[in-house]
Amino acid sequence: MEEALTTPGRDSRTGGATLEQVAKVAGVSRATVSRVVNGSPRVSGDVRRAVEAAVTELGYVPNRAARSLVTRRSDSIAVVIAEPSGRVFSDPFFPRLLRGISASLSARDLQLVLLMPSSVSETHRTADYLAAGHVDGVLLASLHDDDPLPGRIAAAGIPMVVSPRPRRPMSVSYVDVDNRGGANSAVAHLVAAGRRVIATVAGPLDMAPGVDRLAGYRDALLDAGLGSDPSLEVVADFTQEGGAKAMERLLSARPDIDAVFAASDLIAAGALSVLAASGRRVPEDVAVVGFDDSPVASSTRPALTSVRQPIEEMGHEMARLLIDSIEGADRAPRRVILATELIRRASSAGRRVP
Amino acid sequence: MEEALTTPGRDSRTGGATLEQVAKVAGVSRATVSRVVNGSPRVSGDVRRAVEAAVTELGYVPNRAARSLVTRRSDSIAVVIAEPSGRVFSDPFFPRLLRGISASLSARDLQLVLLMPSSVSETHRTADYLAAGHVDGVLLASLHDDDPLPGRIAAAGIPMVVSPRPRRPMSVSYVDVDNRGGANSAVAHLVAAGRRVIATVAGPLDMAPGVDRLAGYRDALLDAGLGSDPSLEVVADFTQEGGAKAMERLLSARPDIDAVFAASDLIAAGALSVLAASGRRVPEDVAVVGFDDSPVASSTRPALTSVRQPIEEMGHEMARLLIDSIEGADRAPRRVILATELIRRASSAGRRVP
DNA sequence: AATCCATGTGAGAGCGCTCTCTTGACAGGG
DNA sequence: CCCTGTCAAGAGAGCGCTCTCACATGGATT
Repeated sequence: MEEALTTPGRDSRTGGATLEQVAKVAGVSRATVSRVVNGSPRVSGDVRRAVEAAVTELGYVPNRAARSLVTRRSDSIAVVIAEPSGRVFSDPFFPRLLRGISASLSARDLQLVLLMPSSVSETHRTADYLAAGHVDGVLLASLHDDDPLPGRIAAAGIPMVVSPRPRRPMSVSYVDVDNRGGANSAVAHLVAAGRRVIATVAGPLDMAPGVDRLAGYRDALLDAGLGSDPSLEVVADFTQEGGAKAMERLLSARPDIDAVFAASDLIAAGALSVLAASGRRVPEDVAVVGFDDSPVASSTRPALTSVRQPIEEMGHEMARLLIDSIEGADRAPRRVILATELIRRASSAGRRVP
Repeated sequence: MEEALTTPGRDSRTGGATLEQVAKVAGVSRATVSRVVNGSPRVSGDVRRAVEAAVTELGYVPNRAARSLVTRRSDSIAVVIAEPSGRVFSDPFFPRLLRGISASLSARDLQLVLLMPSSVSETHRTADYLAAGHVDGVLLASLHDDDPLPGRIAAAGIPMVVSPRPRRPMSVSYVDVDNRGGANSAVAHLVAAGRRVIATVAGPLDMAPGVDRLAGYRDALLDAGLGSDPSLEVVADFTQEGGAKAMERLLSARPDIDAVFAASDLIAAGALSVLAASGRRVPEDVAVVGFDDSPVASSTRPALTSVRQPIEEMGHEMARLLIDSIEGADRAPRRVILATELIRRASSAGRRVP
């Protein structure tokens, strides 16, 4: 008791009490307190209660660094958002993914260490940092084809989960949605609504979602016997501005379109404004479908039909897979593909009343 | 040398080499290696070079936990985004702020630990976590009036910087922009463009930006001798949907307005779509000015005049203030107010050609 | 009654690092 | 020639925790 008071007052900063002090107050050994704190079953009820009382009394909180030093675990997970473009600034995708990840990690008392390398040199520093083993695992979001990170991290033997699906074949766990199937259902919906000249504003083709959604678009056209036509396909980045520009190109090349499948809601929003400016009515003249079902989808005019992807759940799954691979002896990469759902709104209503 | 090889191979995970091993290879003591690694000047050139060679050869990286244990520093900073509403999902504000913070922290080799409590109970857990001293400092973003976090963190004696400005007087460092001045200049611009019935869609009034931008709006009206009118003021949250709904209310109460100052670009985007749906032309019939100068401002139709706030720089300043207060003996709270800039675009062009 | 095992608890080493204190070498002043 | 001052480098303690091992106890088994 006296002892506890001899440490300088500034110790309020560090959280104060140590295992040793709790042990003294509870009248047991350090080892026993450690057992109680870590939930070991080999402690009798009386002793357990005495220790818990002492813990409460002293406001004891384990020192993370000391624990890490001996367990060789940092109890922290890095989330790397390696998005060089402006996408990260405009798309609500990342905050939602982070929220999902954050919820799962904090439920397991794991720290979320956020890394946002914004240049090539920073990406290398990030790779060094991760390879040094400062974290127990890595979650890599927004994976582009040319990203050197997965290779470096894998080489260092650090557990990792990426999203979206990497396009180069590699032995890594990933989480993704059924982009191809989702795009397919969106376009099939347009076909069913009587549309015949269906264009697409695809996403960037250096990452899986861009490529897969384009593939799904083509699938649906093929299924409908419409065949695909390069002049109906334009590419944009995942931004509203990019969507607007792409739509302008599309309209000047093919003024006869009666439907557009956009690879994201932001792209669709850009397309919508260009369509309106060109004097076309949506959905009467041109139907539009987006992808994401982000908040913007319900506030466009008209409200946007969109392929919903469960973003928070993707975050949960990424965290779950990573935790499994850290804890389990399970070395085999695992893949999780989540389903999408078409949310029908005004922007894709049938051309004529059925 | 032999020694270095006796440790099991699985050690690749932990980064491997220790100070001890480096010392052996370099033929010096642990203490000397520590001096070199930490840049102490009291090491001769020859020895320094020998140590550096050994560090490179072994790929030595200091063990963070061991260092933390003795320095009593975690070398990590928590960033808390305590936004219960949907704002965090739609507004590009947070990713940009995070980017600014991340850049500053990683330049100082500080870990960014992200915390996103999404319920009251999680907020309490977060407070416990922070008060336990697991991080060296806290950056609190999106501060609402009723947030219990600042009080808890201050009581625990943890260095902290908040943003925006807290409305209750409290002794805490903060970073904010000149919301009132920025709003003032936006509305003055509308006045100068010949507008006379100027409304505002204000932001939430439980946080400084909402209140301050409204105050700036009133200031400008007063300066122009127009006086303020409650029927010209409506409140929305910082979303596109909220902006649209508020605009509808505004229009039905005051169909005679000829200008709108929106407290954010997302609000303005919502307002724009309602204005268009009501058959009004922008800027001919109604001028619109937003706040943020976010990416959406340049892709609305027409492009949106907006008050630019330097979001990345806010992140930098927050990090700088926090680092200063952790390192310096400087206990006095500091305040940084950044300037805004009015970016003129089509949505607020003069009513008639001058 | 002697032996066994299961169970609860304590003692003590050691994780990798920093930092104070001490030692040793050498230069210059008395 | 000894003493002192300066500077580079080493020795060693100790940060707070986990975990292995040893030990004590008591009831069941032979």
